[in-house]
Amino acid sequence: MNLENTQVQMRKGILEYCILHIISRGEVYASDMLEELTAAKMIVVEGTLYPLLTRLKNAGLLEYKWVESKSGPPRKYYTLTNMGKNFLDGLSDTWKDLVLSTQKITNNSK
Amino acid sequence: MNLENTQVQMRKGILEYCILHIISRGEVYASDMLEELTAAKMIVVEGTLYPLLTRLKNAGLLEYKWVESKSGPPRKYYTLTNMGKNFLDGLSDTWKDLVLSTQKITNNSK
DNA sequence: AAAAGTACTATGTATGACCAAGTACCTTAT
DNA sequence: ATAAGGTACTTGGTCATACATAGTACTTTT
Repeated sequence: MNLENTQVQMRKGILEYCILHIISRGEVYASDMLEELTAAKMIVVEGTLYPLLTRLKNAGLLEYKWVESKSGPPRKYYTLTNMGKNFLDGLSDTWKDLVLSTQKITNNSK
Repeated sequence: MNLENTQVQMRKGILEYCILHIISRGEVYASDMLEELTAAKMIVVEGTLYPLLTRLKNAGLLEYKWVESKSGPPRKYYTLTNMGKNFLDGLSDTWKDLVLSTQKITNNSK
């Protein structure tokens, strides 16, 4: 039981929310997301992001189209499906509630 | 992949933080915590809380003493060890960072 | 004594982040 | 042309943890 491990646990689920949110703002491919997540100190590695995208796609929340690139292999550009949009709305509420709940508890210091 | 499942994932890790925080405010036993967590809509059940407390105790973050009860079997009253206090401090920072990171991303709506 | 309630324990399942390689395709350098 | 390097994505495996479910042990109430 170390701190790093718990930090990983804290990120779970939140990551999914953040990724859906990034995609909701317009077409992006994996490296775009990785860049934004890293910039926000939401440390994520390839091995986490790609499987997550596949999972979300298989669940019908995302879809993608292949786009040729000038500097390398083609890329998968992701967008949200309607189902994905609804799901994201639900997650937004959950997240807000969670933050509030945590505040309620951690502000209870005597 | 349903919403409820993702909500569970979001709670993971945060729960540990909240529990440590509750204990940091003074001696409590499991039902006290359950009550406060439920009041904060941080839905938790016995089967989640007890193993978690045992895990934290085995990791050296918590200690307990048995206290007789007037209405039932004796109770384990928990307190934080020094190690637990340090751990909680680390978690506080992590949590604040996570909330900030998420804000950074979800406020980026164009 | 039996029933009901409280506090805690033990076992098993499912999910998802991360790791570590590996594949495939593209561009650039020699 | 061919080799080297980079980019984009895949795959298989491990580990931690929330939750479900069932069970133990002790207490008070009827």
